[in-house]
Amino acid sequence: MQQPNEQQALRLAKRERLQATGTEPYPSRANRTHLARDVVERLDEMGDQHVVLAGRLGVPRDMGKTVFVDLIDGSGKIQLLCRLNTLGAEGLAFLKSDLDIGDIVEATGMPMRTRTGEASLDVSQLRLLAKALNPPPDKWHGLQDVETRYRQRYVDLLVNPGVRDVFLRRAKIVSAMRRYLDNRGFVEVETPVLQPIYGGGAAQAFTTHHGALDQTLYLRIATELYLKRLLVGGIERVYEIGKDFRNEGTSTKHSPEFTQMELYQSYADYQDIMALVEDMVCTLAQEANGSTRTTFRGHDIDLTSPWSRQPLREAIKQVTGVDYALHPDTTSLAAAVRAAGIEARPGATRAQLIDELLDNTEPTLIQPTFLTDYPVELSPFAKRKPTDPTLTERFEVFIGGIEVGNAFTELNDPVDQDQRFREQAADREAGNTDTNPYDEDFVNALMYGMPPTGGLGIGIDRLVMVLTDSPSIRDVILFPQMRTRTTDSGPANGSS
RNA sequence: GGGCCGCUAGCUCAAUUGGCAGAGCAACUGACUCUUAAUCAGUGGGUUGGGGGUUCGAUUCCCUCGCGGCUCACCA
Repeated sequence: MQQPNEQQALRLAKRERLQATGTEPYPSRANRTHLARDVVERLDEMGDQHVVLAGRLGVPRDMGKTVFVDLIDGSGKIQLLCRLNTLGAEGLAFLKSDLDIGDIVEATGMPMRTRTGEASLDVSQLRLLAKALNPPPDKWHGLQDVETRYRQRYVDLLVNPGVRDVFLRRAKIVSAMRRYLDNRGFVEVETPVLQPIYGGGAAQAFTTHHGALDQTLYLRIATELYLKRLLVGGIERVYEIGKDFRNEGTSTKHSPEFTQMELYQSYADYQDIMALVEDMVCTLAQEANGSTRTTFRGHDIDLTSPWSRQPLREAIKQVTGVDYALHPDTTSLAAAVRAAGIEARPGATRAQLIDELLDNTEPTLIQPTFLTDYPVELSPFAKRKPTDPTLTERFEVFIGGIEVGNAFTELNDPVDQDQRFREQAADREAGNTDTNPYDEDFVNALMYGMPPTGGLGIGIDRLVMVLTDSPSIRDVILFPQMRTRTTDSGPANGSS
């Protein structure tokens, strides 16, 4: 504890006074019999029975010999009516002089209605359950400071009701997703977070070290390669919900650790997966929000299937005016991109240029949209289209102008996979650090035969953003990653 | 990493051209037995993110460091 401020010192003094007079400020047991909401809703059928409630004290309205104060618990809140006649002089004095806003208490009393008709508890006994030493923030402005909201989420949850709702809905979305997949025969598994070779995406990994093994390990950037090994092993439908880690910049859409659901369905292709995504997201929205319509960043979004399906090429052409298929060579494409008023870095590859075009297209994809048929150079793990080997059987799904999922018919030819790893290795030699290292064991697994498979990755955080109308990914992550605060950074002019 | 913006009492926010750092809530003292943003009277509370500079004088101007937000870049 730092040097206590004025308000903390006052509360500490109360705590000590209570202890000195034999009142334990942090007793072990509570005797709660009812939730606040139950009493409020069923007041008229409860009759004359004493109930015991427990929760946090709100702002008191002190009338002298009567004090009104809200009691807030996990179910809602109820007004406590604390009057001299019922509570007694000692109890009332205890409330006024020893209890503070934010204290956690137990209130025993008779449910009743005040003259204004408000459901209340006529309190006959008050007991302290936990003394709060910090006062809660402003009673009606709540906590606004974004940095404190993220760093001290417990305070944010305490005083900003919408925040709790977002995380409750997040929990509903995830549990509904599990139920949805379990019901369809998918098996949930857990694969390693610490990996000797990371793969399954183009991203920078976090590096760590195992002491006993004296070995470098990486935090996974995807679950893909382990899940596909399970398909080889005969688990035909498999999924994992878990954290992936990418050592890259943050933004309102990017967090260094984020939650992804990856699933793989044997004997299915990307068309089957598309149907699954539509249906699953509708189900999740229905269960979490009670509706398949939602609002995100001021846009009304209708999640009802079927969703729009459009080849990547068409979508990009429509928005940017550039038809990349007409520019098979990098120079000509770069010129076309620049002509469309979009920045094209010198030395950018064709894949990067198309990516740049997609970045400009993405914000326009408000209603749920599948973009399909990605060029093979953008999709190292996807199977080629039989009708056009320059394209892959792949789609990405966009809702509210952000990408929430990526799927394809999985590459299961070990020779082709070997080839693509070798190309990436060559790329790596050339200095591109975002490529996947060669995973010999994975190729070995494919050599035993992996069924034709449709695979999917859903960014849970982003999906929750859309379904809860949260503008930033940090708003759907309970404890977003923040730079550690050094309490004493020393003289600033002395350091580098 | 670049650009822009921000950091003032426990919380939410003010402060004129560079001229005594303020309000509401919270806190403290008192009054009030049906209030619900209770009301009324009074009181205390500040290293203005840290450090340095310019100046008679800095919340304000300059430099620097820290933290955050947005954005661009990187990246799914």
